[in-house]
Amino acid sequence: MKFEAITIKDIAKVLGLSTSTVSRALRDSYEISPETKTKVLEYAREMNYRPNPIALSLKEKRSSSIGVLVSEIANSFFSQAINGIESVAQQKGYNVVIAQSKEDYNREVSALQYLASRSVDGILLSVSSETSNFSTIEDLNNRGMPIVCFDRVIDSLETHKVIVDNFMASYNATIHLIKNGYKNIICIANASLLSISRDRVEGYKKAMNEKKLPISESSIYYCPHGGLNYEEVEQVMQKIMKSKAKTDAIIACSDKVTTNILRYCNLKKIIIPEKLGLIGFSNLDFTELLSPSLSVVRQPAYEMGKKAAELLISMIESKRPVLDFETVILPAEIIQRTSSTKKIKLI
Amino acid sequence: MKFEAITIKDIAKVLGLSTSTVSRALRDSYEISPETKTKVLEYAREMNYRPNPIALSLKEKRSSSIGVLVSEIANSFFSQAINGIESVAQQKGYNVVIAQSKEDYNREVSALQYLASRSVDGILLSVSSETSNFSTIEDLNNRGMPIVCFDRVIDSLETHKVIVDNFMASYNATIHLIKNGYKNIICIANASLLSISRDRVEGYKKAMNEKKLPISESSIYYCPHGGLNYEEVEQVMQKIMKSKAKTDAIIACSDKVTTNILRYCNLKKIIIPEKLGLIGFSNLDFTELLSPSLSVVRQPAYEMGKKAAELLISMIESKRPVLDFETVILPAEIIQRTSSTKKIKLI
DNA sequence: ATTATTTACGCAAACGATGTCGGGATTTTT
DNA sequence: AAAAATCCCGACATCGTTTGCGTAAATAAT
Repeated sequence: MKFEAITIKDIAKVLGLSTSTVSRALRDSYEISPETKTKVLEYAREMNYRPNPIALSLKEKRSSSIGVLVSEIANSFFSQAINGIESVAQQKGYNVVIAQSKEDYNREVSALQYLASRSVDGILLSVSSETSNFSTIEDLNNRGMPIVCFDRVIDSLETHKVIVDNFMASYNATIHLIKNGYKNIICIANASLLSISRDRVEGYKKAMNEKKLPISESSIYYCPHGGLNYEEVEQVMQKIMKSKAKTDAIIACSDKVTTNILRYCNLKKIIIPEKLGLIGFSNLDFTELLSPSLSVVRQPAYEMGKKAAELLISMIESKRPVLDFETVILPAEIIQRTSSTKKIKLI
Repeated sequence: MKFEAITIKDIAKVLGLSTSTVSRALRDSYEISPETKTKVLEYAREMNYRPNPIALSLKEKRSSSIGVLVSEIANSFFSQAINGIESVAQQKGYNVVIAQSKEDYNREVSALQYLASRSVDGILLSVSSETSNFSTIEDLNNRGMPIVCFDRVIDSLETHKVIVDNFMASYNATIHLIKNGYKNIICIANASLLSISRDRVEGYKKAMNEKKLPISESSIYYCPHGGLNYEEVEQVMQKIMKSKAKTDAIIACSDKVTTNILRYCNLKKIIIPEKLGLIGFSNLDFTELLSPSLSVVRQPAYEMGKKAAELLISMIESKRPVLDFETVILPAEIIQRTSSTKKIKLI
């Protein structure tokens, strides 16, 4: 069953006019007499006429819609960012098409190609954790498709980027753990390919070095699938718990990793923060309601989405090629709660 | 700056052929000689040619995409449902366009109208909490737009529906509270207009009546905005706490209401489950990690999304008008945890 | 050698909306 | 009264793609 909407042709036929006249009447052109206008307008309203955006897209070579490609919409960070994107898009008259890669390179490529084939005027992208080959996206970029990267960016890509200061956020979070008396701190990051993983690990290293705390290869772990499944994090935690190094705190550098560590500790009765301190990146709305209440690095997801969408739309609407690219760096917020404050508990 | 993709015309010009020949060569028509085919295919691959889906949509009068309209994608239930929808859509070759109403009637109507103007072959809908006027959606339905309602359905709409057995879920949850020694149980629901609110409240009433427990008008509260903002829930809770009735348990009939009640109790140091028992509808992945671990009614969101998408696509692909409509009712799961088990704590 | 058939391709229309051009009818100007 | 200007409106092309139809050339059948 197909849905047949009313067209400008139908109106023209019924009213005994040409399609051009109907079109102009609807757009309130001065060339059309008031009587014809009212006739057309009334009939159109009665029949609930809406211009076919597909026909318009074909003609105008633009769709007034933007694509968002993220790894997983069920991730709080991304759903908040999408809210920010939508708020800007709506105000500027753009529709938002959302796609998710599920951290899968092939899904990412096919989503990109669908979006690129002119169904979308620009793309907001946060790459999947699997992606190491950027040829598709680079090719699109070279051919003039407006692209803005956010959160997980591609360094080599010449375009606007919106990120948080991952290095400082991670550095500060680590310093926070150290100040709370933890010494044997381990860093568990997302996939090693990601820009966010690299920057966050670097921040951790800097803090540890600065405070003269030892780190080795076994101080840093990566989750290739971004901790999307519990088992991935479980395996890492088991390795850590079985090793001789008496780990006393963890900094988790990704949303899903953070909560899955908490889940592991709850299941294994590892008492936080006494036996293990924990601070992690998370944009969940409920981190203070968790047991124990979770210390987190929180990203301004909504603002990041807004800023990224604004940059994208400015690119789309720019008359000439944009050559000067901006990297917007927003600060992340560190929220101290129970999970990382051993000292207070010990008093 | 606009993105210019390669067209069939470009290929035709370069290769000295007509567009029809190129088109047919690409579709591997028997009318084209093998040599021409390879020439076209090779050049197309080299130039990374993709057919313009917009032009195709215009011609075919279908877009191979479906629209999803929910109140809020940052809600776990909906993001899980969308994952289910996407899994089916991808497999069947449909793209998914997601829109959110934010529980706002006007945004719902405008999103519906955008989707309806042929940019989408069918719509999956969960209505906003504000909606009492269904004329837009009924009009679309009457004009043949395939629509499937899920979760928050419109009773009067003649179409497929996918829901959980809200009545039984709520009944069982209330019985569970009663069996755990709670007597003065209050029900806090989403907006009163919603089908889910009505059914869940009825289940609560049935259980209370069956167990000869008193209920009055002040036993049932509604949140017109679905508990989307904390203040709404806070006000309800304040009313309850200030009333003379010594409420000892609450059944929360909506995701956001549930977590916001927990937030309120944490802030006000109301000890759960001793001072107040709590069970609520929630599809959060972290309810067992909350403090206290939360007893919940969990809906099979992913399956609901899958089923709804399957029904929608079957409608879209049906050769003749679908007249027999199905209402799929899936069971919800009740997960008992600490927040509702006073007795166990008291032993 | 003539006719019939196949092969391999081009032309043009169609989808819905818009913009350019042109022209008939009415009104205004001289 | 003739010329010019104005007012309304229709025909046509266009966007990218598919498809029915037509046809020239090559091949096959007679």
